[in-house]
Amino acid sequence: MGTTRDQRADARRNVAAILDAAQDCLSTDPQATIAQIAQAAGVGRVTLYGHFKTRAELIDAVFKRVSAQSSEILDAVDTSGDPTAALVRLVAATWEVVHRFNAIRQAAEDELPEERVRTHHDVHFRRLDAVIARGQRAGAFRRDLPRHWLITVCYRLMHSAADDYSAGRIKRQDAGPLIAATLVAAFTAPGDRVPKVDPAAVLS
Amino acid sequence: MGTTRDQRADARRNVAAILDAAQDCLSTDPQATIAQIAQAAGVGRVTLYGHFKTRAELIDAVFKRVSAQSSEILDAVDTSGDPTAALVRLVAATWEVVHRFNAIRQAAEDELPEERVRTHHDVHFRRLDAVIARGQRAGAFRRDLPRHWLITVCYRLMHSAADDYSAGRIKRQDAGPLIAATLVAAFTAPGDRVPKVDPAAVLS
DNA sequence: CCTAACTCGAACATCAGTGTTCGAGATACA
DNA sequence: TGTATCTCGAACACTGATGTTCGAGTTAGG
Repeated sequence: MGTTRDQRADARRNVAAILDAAQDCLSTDPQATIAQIAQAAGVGRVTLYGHFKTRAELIDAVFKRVSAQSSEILDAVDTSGDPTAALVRLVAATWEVVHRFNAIRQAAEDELPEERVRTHHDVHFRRLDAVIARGQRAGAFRRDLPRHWLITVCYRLMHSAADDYSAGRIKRQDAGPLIAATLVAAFTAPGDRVPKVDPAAVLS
Repeated sequence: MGTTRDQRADARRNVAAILDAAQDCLSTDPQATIAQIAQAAGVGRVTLYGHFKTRAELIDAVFKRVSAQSSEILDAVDTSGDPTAALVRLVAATWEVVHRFNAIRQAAEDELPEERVRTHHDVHFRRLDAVIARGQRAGAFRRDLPRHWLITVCYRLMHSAADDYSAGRIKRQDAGPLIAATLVAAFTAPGDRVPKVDPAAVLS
């Protein structure tokens, strides 16, 4: 499929331009048209179809790329040490990923088989699950609510921040602290005191 | 536009059937087709177009209807007394509305002018805002985060619960308490103790 | 029972997007 | 410089949706 050998240099350059343009367009509008993407890539529609047989194939390629970038960011997070601090670090990094790639995930969900996107998502999902589980065992996070709900809450708040950011309601650098402060409180057990979040830990 | 006089009884019955069917179909799939809706209403497509000139007009009618139902539910909520209890009551009612009408709001957003849906939404928005503001003044809710963020968090958590419910991950009667417990904690100021939520107050 | 109001299927126009075909022209690269 | 590779616009087929038109048939209700 993606064999690069025997491809001429200009062809390879075009493929790259198309992928760049696709990522760019789809980040703005998950429903971006093939025509729009081709134009943004400075390439004819026919040329695009020469490299990607269908819209789904193109989106899959973009998704693959974005998945790699996501993993790179998230693999770098230190999830050891104090659970609250670990959560805050992980959440800050995850927000970065969500806010950058949310629209593309949307496109992938519209176009690709459900399983394709879920598989990739699950990796990051499990990492968060592990941190929360550890925090629960350590008594740092509440145990009165199902863990999958806590995870849902995490992701939702990040999507909230992403939306609020693109709507201009919050500033980029405020998002991390905002999410962290909210989550840490939300994860505190009834009767316990809400810990104060160290802003320095958030501003990575 | 919606003059009912001079309309024959069977015509009125059909309009009602169409609205019912539309609300039903759109609740499942916000992109439901006119053809699907007509069929669900037991009516020909042409008949439907006889009553609603365009898809937008139909969706607007459904939206209007649903708005009235929402207001009815939310106007009944007692938002006086202890702010935490008031929040919990309001949130329980709002969840009911969100989970019932979320898909239709989606359809309205896709098809109607943005301002049309925002106007209606703002009414309920302000009610929540007032409760939170009162809670902040009373020292029950944190003041270290912008209020519009707290409101965002409210709505997001309700959407989370709605999704988790339709995905079968949580039970209907669990949703209210789940949201309430999470929100009350999320709204607690750092350094304060998270109050325990009375489950009886939630199960309305 | 008569008529105006209503229903409804079939067929058509339109539109926007996807994907294909053709053929002429440009370009990498050996 | 020669050729296989690639580009690219124009034109086309297809799909699925919205919305319209026609004309024949049905029904409410005075």
